[in-house]
Amino acid sequence: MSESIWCFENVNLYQVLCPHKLKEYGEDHFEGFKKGDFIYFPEDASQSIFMVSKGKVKIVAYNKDGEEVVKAILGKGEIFGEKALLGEEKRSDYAMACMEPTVLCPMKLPDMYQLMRKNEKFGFSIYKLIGLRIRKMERRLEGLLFKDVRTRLCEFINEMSDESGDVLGSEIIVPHFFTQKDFADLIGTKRETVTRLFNELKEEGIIDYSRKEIRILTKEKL
Amino acid sequence: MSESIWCFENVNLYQVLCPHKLKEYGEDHFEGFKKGDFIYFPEDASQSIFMVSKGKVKIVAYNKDGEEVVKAILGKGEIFGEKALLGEEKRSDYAMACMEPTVLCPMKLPDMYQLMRKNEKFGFSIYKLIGLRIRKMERRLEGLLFKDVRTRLCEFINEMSDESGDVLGSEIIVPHFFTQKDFADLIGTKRETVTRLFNELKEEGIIDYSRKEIRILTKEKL
DNA sequence: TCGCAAATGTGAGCTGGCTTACATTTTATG
DNA sequence: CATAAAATGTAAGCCAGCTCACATTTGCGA
Repeated sequence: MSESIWCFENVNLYQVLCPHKLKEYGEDHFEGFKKGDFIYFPEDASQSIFMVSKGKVKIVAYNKDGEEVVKAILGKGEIFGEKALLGEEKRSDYAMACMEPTVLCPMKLPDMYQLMRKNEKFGFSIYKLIGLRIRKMERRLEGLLFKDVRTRLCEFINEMSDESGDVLGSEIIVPHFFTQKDFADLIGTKRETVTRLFNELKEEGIIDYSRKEIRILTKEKL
Repeated sequence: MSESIWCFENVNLYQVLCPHKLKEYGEDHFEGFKKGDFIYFPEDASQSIFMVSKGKVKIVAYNKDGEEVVKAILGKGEIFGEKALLGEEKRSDYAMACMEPTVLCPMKLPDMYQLMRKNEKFGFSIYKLIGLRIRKMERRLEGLLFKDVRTRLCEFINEMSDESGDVLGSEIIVPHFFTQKDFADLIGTKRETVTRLFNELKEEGIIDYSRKEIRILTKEKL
């Protein structure tokens, strides 16, 4: 299930992007990063798009009070920097590796366009992926406008469960690599509130959780 | 200034899209709508994109409590339904004419693709426009996460001023077609709060306003 | 295996903006 | 021009979630 993104509308993004299959695009195609390394900064030229091959990447911006706006947290197989394909000239946010090791497969814009021209289906998949990103952002916006924090958290867990949950008997196990601060940032609340809510949901027998996984006990109540 | 969108990166979107110049795409190209008419519904096939030729179009969704999520309000020269270009198969929101008369210039997807292929610069402009929409949404999200309502309103007015403000002596006049409810929806608050804030800003001598224009008196304080 | 930093847990106020409930003004319509 | 409907104005009370302040637990590097 967590591999679904790699294969998208019959186009295996990984196979198309992955350098092993495409020696022509150069040998040292992967790039390794350490925890905390920045992959790009705002104002950097938007020359590449990236696929996460290993690890975890956070896309963030900082407002002038220094608070972090977490736009996305991406894991294996996911793509970022794709706004370069929409005529973005300079990056408008930070991309930071937040696990060790994080390995990326970068793809220069001209190569990307060449690939997209050569393989129309692939090009279409990329644009479709951007469309889905927009939908996701719209849903996030809607949540912030109308739903309370608990609802947002529940929906977020449900989405994670759909994307990468494993059914085990009557439970669903959702592995993850988020801290409670990450959850808070992603649903738009504070860490303390997330802690409180996790425990509330636990008390009510709806979930159980540890640092690396959430067990959904009664999905219907989430 | 308010015409800037028509001409985008040296590509005059209107000229390219406008049927007068392109009889080949059929005669009755414009479509008229009355106030309250829906242009499309969720689940409709995403077959066209539209340019507003006259009037005002609201893009909205409804959550299950029947509350309106206003995604955008578009005026003359602006484009909507562009997610069709990103592989969206069915519309995910409502588009509603909210002025009388509203006249649109619709463009079928295949025609659109043909145009984009024929005129690469035009295609690039369209994708760039989508990129800008994403940036706008990101800023909206960021505002919702970190800024209080007053700040959001001030920034919104500033954006409007940048897009369509006319300098008149020491004042900037920003014509608009929004109700206070529209403002509220767009910045994510309630109508009453907008009323209060408008009057607060007026008291403080920062703006003056009527139903059809805002006058910015001291831009630096906004 | 020790020590320290990061992550998690919890309680007690406080408050921005929502809710509710009307009043008044402006605009559209027959 | 009358009347209904839409838009705008105002006030009081309330509460979800934030802030602040600190305690405890976990995991990692030396």
